[in-house]
Amino acid sequence: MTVRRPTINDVARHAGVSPSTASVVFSGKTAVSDTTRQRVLDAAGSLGYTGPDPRAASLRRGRSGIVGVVFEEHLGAAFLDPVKTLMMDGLTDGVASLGAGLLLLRDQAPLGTEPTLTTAPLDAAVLVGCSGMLRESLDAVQARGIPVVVIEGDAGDGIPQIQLDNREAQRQAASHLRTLGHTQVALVTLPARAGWVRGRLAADERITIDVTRERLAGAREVFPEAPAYAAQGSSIDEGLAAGRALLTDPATRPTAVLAQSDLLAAGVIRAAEELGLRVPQQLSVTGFDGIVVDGLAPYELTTLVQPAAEKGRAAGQAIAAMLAGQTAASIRFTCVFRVGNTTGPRS
Amino acid sequence: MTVRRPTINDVARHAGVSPSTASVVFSGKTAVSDTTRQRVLDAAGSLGYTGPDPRAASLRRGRSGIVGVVFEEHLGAAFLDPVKTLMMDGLTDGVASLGAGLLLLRDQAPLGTEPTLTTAPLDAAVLVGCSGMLRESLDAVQARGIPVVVIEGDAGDGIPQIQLDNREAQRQAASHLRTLGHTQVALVTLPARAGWVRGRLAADERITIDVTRERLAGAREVFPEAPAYAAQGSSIDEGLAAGRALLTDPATRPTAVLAQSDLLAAGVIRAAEELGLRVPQQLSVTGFDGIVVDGLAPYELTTLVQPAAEKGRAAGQAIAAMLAGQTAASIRFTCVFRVGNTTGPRS
DNA sequence: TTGTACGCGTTATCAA
DNA sequence: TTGATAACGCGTACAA
Repeated sequence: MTVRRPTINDVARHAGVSPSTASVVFSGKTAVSDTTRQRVLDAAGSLGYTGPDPRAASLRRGRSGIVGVVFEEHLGAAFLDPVKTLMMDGLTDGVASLGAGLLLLRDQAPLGTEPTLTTAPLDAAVLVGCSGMLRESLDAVQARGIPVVVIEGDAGDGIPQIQLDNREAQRQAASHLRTLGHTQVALVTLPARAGWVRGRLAADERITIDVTRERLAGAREVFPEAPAYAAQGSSIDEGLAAGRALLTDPATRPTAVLAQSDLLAAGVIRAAEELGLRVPQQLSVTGFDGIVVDGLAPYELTTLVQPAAEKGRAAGQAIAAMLAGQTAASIRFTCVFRVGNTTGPRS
Repeated sequence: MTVRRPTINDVARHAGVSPSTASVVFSGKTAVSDTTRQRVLDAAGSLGYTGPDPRAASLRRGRSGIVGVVFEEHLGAAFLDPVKTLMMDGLTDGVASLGAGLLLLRDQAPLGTEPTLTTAPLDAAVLVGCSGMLRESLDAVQARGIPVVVIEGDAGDGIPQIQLDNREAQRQAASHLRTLGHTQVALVTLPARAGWVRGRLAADERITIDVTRERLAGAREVFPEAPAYAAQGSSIDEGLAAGRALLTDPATRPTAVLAQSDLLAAGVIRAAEELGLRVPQQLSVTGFDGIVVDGLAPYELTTLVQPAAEKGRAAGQAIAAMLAGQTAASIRFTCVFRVGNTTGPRS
């Protein structure tokens, strides 16, 4: 049989002090005489008491020290994206400084079980992504009256959001290319919608993924007529496919490609290599994100460095503010344009 | 001021039923007449009650629905490794069927108040990795009497472990190369120890990371004298560095390289390309893991496919069993050898 | 510096 | 099918 685990009461009795004194020994909220402390710790040791039960403590405190992170996709998919990984890193920091930990939650509740989002003891929640499924999660959390922050998603008013100047930033890269003399420019974008299959992007295509739409708009401010190819995700392989599609025919070959992510850009560069095109002499390529692309050396992408980790950290701070009863404002981060060795004057 | 959130007591009073009846309406544990249920739900609606407080429920139930995952590294680093990511995916699945979420925990207890293995409201814990720090974590969890599962680590008896036939599997790849006629073989391994700096591996080097040691032993069964180069981590760039070190000098150049991970193998291939060596005509390369390496096409690695997601799922199931009071057994998974186009007969 | 008393919000048990 | 009761284990005013 399971022996009942000792409680702080048992410890106190064993040590000959009151429960509150014992409690204080563990929490450190009040000064306790050394002799008393020692007695309590000894008692705890001999009883095998390992500290306050977190469940009871969180009920009493009204705080669990847990922040939920909701992803709309499989975790594997989420972490394939280096930007999200960095963001998680920052988020970990951000909530740690708040004394909380991260609970990974998946949006799509498996059938048969209750959605953990509504049953987990959360102090706050962070939603990552931008699709419609997020909507339900948002409602669920809001119904519980828990502070929510949305990263890169379109939540309604009143919800702090962490955003990026996608359009502005992309416009900057486009201007850079124009300054270099490029006029034949092609775009490689992220997926237009969930479930998108890679292919040319029609001018009137409905684009439901915010990031894609915004960055595209930025590029189009400078190159309104540039042909666009939307990848199926953000990866080198996708960029390679896009690059082949855009670069193979010499007749329609652009002199520069604006990719919406560094991974896509890396793939485009590979495609160029395949075709014997030299970068940046014969083809300029820009990326977006400013991550370190594994295996891309010696190229150094001309790209827009986004403060990925900062985004996560900011989300943590927003949560801290909300938990403190203040209202947190949305934050809009700015990318920094970095010139590498993948862009050059039109030849 | 914050209006006190309504409790199930308020709802019950409002609906004119007892708290326990109201509770049952939400939990569904017992049959309730339709009229009563409706009355309760109506009351909840008009009061803005959105369901039981998870904190109180978890105190009462003795379950929090939270499983801790402990990594020995920086959390960000954990997700840089595609194998771990896949494993997490499986783990998410595994615990989801249990209605639980994953709480990210780091091994090194930081100063702050962030939740730790000893202070978080965990139902169970999964330890990932293999270093010595794990030892402490293990003690901490065991002291709390919480079910533990260890993935790829060496825990003592009585603790369910999820393992891989690393040695056997690697021996298989080595045999494959020998069968193809290779005798000049070099090894590229994972780090020998935490904090390892890339470089040649001396014959008597102390290797504390289990995975590295086991796979190395498997390779050495077939090629006892093969020179080994230990990378600093598992990435393409590390493989590239290792590849350069091993392949540059034609005098000592091997005809085949056994890498301990797919990413390392991909890097070795890049190094070969750099040096103008054709794979597999002039150099055979094998990997380990069986992941999809982005950007490696058209190469298809000869590698050992490990059931990464399965490992996570198995851990989840083991936890479910232990929470149900049963004892879970350790599981040893087997890799599947897959021949790709990166190995060929010795030229 | 220590002790008393109570409530945090829920749910399992059992009797009606 | 419903209700009364009693924990679950802790933290914290407040008093001593």
